[in-house]
Amino acid sequence: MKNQERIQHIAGKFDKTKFQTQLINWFTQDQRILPWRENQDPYRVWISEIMLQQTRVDTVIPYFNNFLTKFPTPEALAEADEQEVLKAWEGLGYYSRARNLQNAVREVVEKYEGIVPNDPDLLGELKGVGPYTKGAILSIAYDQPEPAVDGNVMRVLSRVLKVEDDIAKQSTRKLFEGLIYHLISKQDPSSFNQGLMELGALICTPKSPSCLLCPVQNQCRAFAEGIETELPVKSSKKKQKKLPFLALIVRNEKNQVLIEQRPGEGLLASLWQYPMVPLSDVDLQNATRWFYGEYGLEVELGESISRVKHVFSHLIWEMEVRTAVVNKGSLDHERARFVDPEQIADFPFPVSHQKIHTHINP
DNA sequence: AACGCGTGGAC
DNA sequence: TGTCCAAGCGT
Repeated sequence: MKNQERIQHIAGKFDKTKFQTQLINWFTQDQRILPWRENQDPYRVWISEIMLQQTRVDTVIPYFNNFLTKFPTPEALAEADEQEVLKAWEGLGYYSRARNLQNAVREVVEKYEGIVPNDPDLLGELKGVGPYTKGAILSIAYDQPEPAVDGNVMRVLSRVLKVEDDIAKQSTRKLFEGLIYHLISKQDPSSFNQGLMELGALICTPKSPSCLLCPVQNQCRAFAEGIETELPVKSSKKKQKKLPFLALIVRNEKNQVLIEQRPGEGLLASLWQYPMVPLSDVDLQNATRWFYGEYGLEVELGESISRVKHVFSHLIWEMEVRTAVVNKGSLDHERARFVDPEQIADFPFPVSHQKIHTHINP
């Protein structure tokens, strides 16, 4: 096996026993107190791992507490309405995480009596549980010596072992998984995995790592050569495409406001928003005509309220927000409806449209 | 394999 | 302001 040879080459002369001891002792001493570390409940570990995907600890904490209050058990989450789950996820981003999580929890309740599987293959079949999350649940909740390789782990090990592979490539993650199988503590795989991540979060940070405080400094090849800020190697992503929109706050004669639900798949799936005219396809002169074609309503545009910019990971919405009133016609749109202004807060909205709420004066 | 998928914080 | 990022996954 090619990868096995590389693993021997990289970690062959590395003192893994010493590394395990230093890492685990440091983690035991210096780990943060976090809500999902109160116990080893697999359900809580699972929720926390999904929420923490691409998301900072400080952001997750209040969402985690609220989520566990609303859905304390797998059964509670399985029985909940999907819109209620999305509302609890509102603002966290990557909303398919929430839908996949609920689908997977429903599967666990139906097939496994609500017990999160401790079998790697069964666990990995669940929606939203990829290689990282699977290893995290197995090691943290079930004390199994499985790798949980995230961005922290790749950064830390790139430096400690001086691995110069591009961590943006999937094949690199597999190399690190192989290295973890070799390095992991069979005695305490949970503290080992969490220790690597905690070290990446607190000490071995991307920009200016605190090497002087690092518990494994004397083992770190990058530090020894003074190249810790050169690692890891990561190819850059391309920049976002800008899309202009006209977002409309449309009121009818009863002073209700028009909102619509986005499609069930894709960007911001199943969330709600104010109607938007895509100015990349329609010029401003034709906006009302386009609107009539789309919604069956003749509207008169009012004043321009504000501009809202929304930056996604892969694109940017630049929205001009304007008021509008209905002149005539009847609403003809599958996923749109008029609601009283005070009802709007009951629907899950993306952040960009939460910002628009604040411009509505009752 | 590369791309679609959110958001807010740090510098 | 721009850039990069933070406990990834699905397709």
